[in-house]
Amino acid sequence: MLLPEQKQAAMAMIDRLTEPCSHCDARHLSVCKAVEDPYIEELAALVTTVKLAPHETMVAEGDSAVHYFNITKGTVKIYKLLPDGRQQIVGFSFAGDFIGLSVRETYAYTVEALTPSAACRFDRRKLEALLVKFPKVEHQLRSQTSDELAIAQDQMLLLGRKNAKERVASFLLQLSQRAKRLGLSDNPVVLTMGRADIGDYLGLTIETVSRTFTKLRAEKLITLGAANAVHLNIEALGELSGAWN
Amino acid sequence: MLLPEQKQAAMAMIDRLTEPCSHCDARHLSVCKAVEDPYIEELAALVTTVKLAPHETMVAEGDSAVHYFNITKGTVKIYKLLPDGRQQIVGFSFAGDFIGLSVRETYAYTVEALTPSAACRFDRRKLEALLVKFPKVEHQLRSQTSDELAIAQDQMLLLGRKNAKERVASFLLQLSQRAKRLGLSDNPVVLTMGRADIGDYLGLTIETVSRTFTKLRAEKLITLGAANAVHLNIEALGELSGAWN
DNA sequence: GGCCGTCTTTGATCAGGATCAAGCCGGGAG
DNA sequence: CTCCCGGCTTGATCCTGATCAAAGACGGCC
Repeated sequence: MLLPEQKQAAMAMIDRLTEPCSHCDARHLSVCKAVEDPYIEELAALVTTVKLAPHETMVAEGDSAVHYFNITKGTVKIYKLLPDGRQQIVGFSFAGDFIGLSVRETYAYTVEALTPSAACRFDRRKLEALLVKFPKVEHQLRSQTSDELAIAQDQMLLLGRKNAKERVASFLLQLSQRAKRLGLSDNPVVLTMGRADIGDYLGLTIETVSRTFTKLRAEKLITLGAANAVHLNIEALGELSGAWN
Repeated sequence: MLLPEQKQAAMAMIDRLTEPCSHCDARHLSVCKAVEDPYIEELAALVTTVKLAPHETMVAEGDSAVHYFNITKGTVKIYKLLPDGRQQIVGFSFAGDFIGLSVRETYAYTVEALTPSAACRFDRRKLEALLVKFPKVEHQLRSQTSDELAIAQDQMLLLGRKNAKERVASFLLQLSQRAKRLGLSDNPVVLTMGRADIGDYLGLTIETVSRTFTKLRAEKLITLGAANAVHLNIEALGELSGAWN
């Protein structure tokens, strides 16, 4: 026999399985917040949830783009490859981020989980069709795409014109701001990706990333803690990063 | 006394001044194509046209973002600066391109004419308000933003992981494809920007750009003609650029 | 607790592109 | 026609970050 609180928990679980959107932990962060409660079921109808273990891929470069995704948990990396294997990470995505904002007929990137992750998967055609009915969602999508574009432009400045130290400083500050938006600790920040991925994001090698961390630590701009936590001297890193303040 | 054809030309001129959109040369290229003729006047009501001589700026980094622009003629560069003067061009825009897709409360970039240019200027608030009435335009905007984001991601791959030769090859092919979209010659292509701007776009110095052109010419991958025309060996450049073909 | 595999750090050397420095070329003004 | 100026090319050298190599650190697993 179940105790009342156990029964309640079980009911909530069933709800979550059958009607994922209204209980979605990431809803307040995502485009879905533009859909009002009475209509959320229409959205839920075209959603399936997917779970990913580290190193599993959600979409692969070149695949026909039939789904959109909304990350609800974890960290994923989005990267592009050159034929000889060189890799460029164009972004890390966290809970609330929408995947598929820059999409053509096929995906132009691979999306791979770094930590245990989860996502809502939308059928692309059906979601596009729904947008006609929910112009607010279309607006929300445009707004998020626009933000991503601004971030991408910042990243071009970083990749084209900043030196290694400036790149790492900018990266750490960016992580800190992102963590704040997600309601996590913005200082110290937790690095959910390894040195190799940081390198592939910043256009550096793993050795240069490591050396740069060492230098920043020597100069007391960062302190490395346990469990990949990094405490930042935000003030000083800001100077270094080339931010306009 | 005016001859009939002169009179007609004069009338057309007046039309153009008072009702720019329906005669806009760039309309078929731009977001405005989503507005049907009977409604085009509503769009025209919030448009003023601006002309720019080379080196004039349309918007400056940090300015309050009160306008959107649609380039109708010429070439402009969109760039970001670091406090010490280093510059990164995040894009070149041509007829039909919309400026302001990635916008926050202030512009995050400067837009400067490279050639004599013209643009439609929209009041940002009013245009945003109109989008509610013309969801097709919102969709069109999202679609263009999404394209820009995909291009930006390609550029991150270029800036983060390609060498000088691959960068220049990619750039030339990109110009060629863009020219084709605009209905211009895709081979030879005309360079409407100088070596310094190419460098600031590709994350290289002017000297490296120049040397790389020289090498490509020596290897018969390009031929430099008069008036900044460059004839491309598209096949061979494609190999070099790291495109997936 | 000890072992192994993976990730990170550190060291030594190399190289691609930056920097510094002249020339060159072509177009416009006088 | 000649001079001048800005943009482009070419050359010499330097330096940052890449590459090659090896040793540590850390965590998971038995």
